[in-house]
Amino acid sequence: MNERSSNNYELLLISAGKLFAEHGFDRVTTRMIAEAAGIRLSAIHYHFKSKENLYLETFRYAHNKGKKIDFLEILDENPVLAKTKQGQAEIIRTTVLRFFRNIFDPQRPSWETRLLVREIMSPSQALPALAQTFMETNVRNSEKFCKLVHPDMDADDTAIWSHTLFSHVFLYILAKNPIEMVRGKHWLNEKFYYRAARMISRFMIIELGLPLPEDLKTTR
Amino acid sequence: MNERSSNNYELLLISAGKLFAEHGFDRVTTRMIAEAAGIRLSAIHYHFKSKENLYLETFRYAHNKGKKIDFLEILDENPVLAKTKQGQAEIIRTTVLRFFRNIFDPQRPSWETRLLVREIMSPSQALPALAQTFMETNVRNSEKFCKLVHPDMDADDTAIWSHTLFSHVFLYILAKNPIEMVRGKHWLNEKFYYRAARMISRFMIIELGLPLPEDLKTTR
DNA sequence: GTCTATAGTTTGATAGAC
DNA sequence: GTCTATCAAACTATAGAC
Repeated sequence: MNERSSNNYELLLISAGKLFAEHGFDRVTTRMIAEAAGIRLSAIHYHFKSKENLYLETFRYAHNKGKKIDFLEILDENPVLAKTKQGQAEIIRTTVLRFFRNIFDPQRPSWETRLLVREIMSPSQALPALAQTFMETNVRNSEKFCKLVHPDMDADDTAIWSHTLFSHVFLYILAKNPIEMVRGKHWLNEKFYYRAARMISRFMIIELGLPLPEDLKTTR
Repeated sequence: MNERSSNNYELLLISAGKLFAEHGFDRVTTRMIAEAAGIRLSAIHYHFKSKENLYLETFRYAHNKGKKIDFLEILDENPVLAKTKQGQAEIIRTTVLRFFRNIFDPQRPSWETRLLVREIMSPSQALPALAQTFMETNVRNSEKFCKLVHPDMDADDTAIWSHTLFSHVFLYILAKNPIEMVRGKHWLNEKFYYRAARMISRFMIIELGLPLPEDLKTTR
């Protein structure tokens, strides 16, 4: 414990990350972080120099560790899918479902994604450096797929199409508490997310003029 | 200027509202507000007692003054529309378009909506009291309309359907700066919002099984 | 009603013993 | 590497003259 790096580095990193994701940079004090980690205040500055730098590190951690999902991923797994319209529709359906599953996995609360999304929706100083890369990856990949299906599609429309998925997910991540305050506890449960994934992929498939898989056809 | 209430009350209220909407409660100091209004710090506490109370007042102001748009509004203007499927589709198209026009009116920057949305996405202490009423109005009304068209529709699906509009709008309000940082300045312009309104209403109409108006049929 | 001056906290960060 | 003790700055809020 007196040699190189103790576990306290990562302990602080994760404690801080969870707090930043939940309350945002400004509402989290270094004292809160120290208490949550069960470590004294000065240890933070020993390991991370400053609060802002600690925030940047949690952001990097969240960005690297968080499982990345995008339309190109499934394309890589099974390239032949892209060749038929049915396959393309399948890619969309699977991607949307994975997106929801990944973020709302009951086993893993996933503060990482919440931290990234919070930074986009309410940027601190860190944005120019980091949130940009996070956004770019997601945006570019979904648009790359979109152009693969419709090479002549308008740039605006391509973006709006992909926002359908992102905006829903962002809403459920950030506004979970307020929504459940209005609708009731545990209203955003697994069944809800499943229905949301269904409806969103249905829209994204139809909007690209692809054939709807059988099990998505029943509107209700 | 020495009698009852000077203009400084409203001057402070609006100056504070704009700052809160732009940077959030935590990143705005009472000194910033005083300076923006061209008034001394102590005047804030004379008029509003505390910073938190001032925030609550800006929120009430934004909630009352901001133009409210919902599906039932157009229903009131022209009740006969609700009787036909074509009319119902028209209601959706017009509502979505008004929503975008209202929020992104280049004439009126509308800090009010941004303040409300910010509070929902990143709640301070004020939420239980106020944000709830703001959310409830929008949510209940859009679902009331949805049930009018499909009385048997699942509660989850009804919510998700209406989130399609809200989540897009929330995204463009809050993440405007980050988005334009990635895509370029003035990327979210009038043409973009018009395309977004088009695509969103197209989805909402189709999803309810209503006939698509002619001018919405061309996907590109 | 508005000002100047200042009280009282809280916060991020550092010094130095161990 | 971690601790205790403390600093310096920034903030909200108040007291009291005008």
